[in-house]
Amino acid sequence: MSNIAYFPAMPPREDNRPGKRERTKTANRQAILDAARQVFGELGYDGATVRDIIRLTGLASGTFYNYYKSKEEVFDALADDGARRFRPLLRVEFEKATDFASFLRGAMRAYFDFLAAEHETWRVTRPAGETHPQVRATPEVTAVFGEVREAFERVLEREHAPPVDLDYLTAACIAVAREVGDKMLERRPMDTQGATAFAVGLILGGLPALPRP
Amino acid sequence: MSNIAYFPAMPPREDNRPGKRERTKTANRQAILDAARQVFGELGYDGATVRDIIRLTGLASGTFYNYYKSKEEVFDALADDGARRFRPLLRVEFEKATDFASFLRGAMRAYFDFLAAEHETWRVTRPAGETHPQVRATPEVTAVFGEVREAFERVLEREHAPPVDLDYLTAACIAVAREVGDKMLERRPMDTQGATAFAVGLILGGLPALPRP
DNA sequence: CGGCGTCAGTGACGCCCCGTCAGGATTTGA
DNA sequence: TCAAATCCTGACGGGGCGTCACTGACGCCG
Repeated sequence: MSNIAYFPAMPPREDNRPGKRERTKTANRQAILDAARQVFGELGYDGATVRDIIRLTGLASGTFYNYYKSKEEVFDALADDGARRFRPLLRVEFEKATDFASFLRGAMRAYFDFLAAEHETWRVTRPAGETHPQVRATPEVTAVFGEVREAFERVLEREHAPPVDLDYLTAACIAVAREVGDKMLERRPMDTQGATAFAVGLILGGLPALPRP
Repeated sequence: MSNIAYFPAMPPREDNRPGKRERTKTANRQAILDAARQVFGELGYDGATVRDIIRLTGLASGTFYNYYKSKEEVFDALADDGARRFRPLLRVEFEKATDFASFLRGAMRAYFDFLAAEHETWRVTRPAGETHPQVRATPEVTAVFGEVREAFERVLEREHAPPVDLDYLTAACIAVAREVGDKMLERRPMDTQGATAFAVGLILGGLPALPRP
């Protein structure tokens, strides 16, 4: 909301912290990201303008463009941020997993819990009928998808499962997770366990019935 | 591209065709829809402007707003149009179906064929990286989803299948169809049969493994 | 026919948002 | 302490949007 704190006299810097320039830069980038999260939450994606976002930071409009090229790019950065925070959780599930079933269960559960937690801070208020645009294939999001695919591949190979169409399988799992997740968010009480049981049941049951390429 | 044909002398109208006013109106509405399809195909959704669309019809900019409120609304109308054309195909599959398995197979196949056919006329050229916005829940699209749900309900009940979470099941099936369909479109040759086999196998196999609410 | 009320088409206009850029303030390194 | 580098600032030009007063064609009725 306000500018960066201003120190009348520069305090001595014995550590090797980055200089003030660098610090303001990361602070500004983060401030814009936070403001964007809030504005998108309140006005929806379409309703939000670059000026709405930058106004919340107290910076000048031109400054926005030093950090992001457009509204789309901030939105993508938010998606990237989410993916970056989810990625380690996914990795943990992969480490813990002993077979495909346990990995899938862990990953699904992690995703639904993550989704529910995000929901609290993310979709604060939303104009009725407004919808977020499709989450685009940003680098970090693509990386998460790739990691899912790779984890599937390894874990299936490890247990000598018959070959499947990995691209379709990955796409289908992510699709089910997304869509069931969305429906879950609309229900009260929010039942991440139920959603997990459903998604895992469907895919684990379906796996042996898939056509062999 | 051009204005409506102009007849120097009004031909006698013995039938009960609607008057010229009515005919121009439907013609204009259709012309705008066609122009929108083309422009969205060439410039992508974000790149397209209302003026681009209306220019292709030869009408004046103000006229656009006699038919649609905004670019979003034309896009929704296009989605509605697709849904309206797909709906009877779905209904035929329901009539033909003898059980859940045959209905699902028929519906999936119908969807993938439909998708492939649309792909030819719809995504003519597309700027790389551009993506269409999420297809919103327009009336006709919602109706199709509802019809899928209802068909599931009836056909499952008819064969005395154990109860399932219909909302989740419908959402999951549609999600799988969409995502596997997207992947299918990227492959050459386009294999609607393979996609159908995959999606149907996954869901039919998964169905008995679902948790019972 | 012919005149008239209605209704859709027209395009210029004002509004708002966007992205840029020259000028100024602050930090950095010497 | 000074000059160079950095980047913040906000005014500005550009462009798309949606509106509205005007116009001409259509359809109705005498």
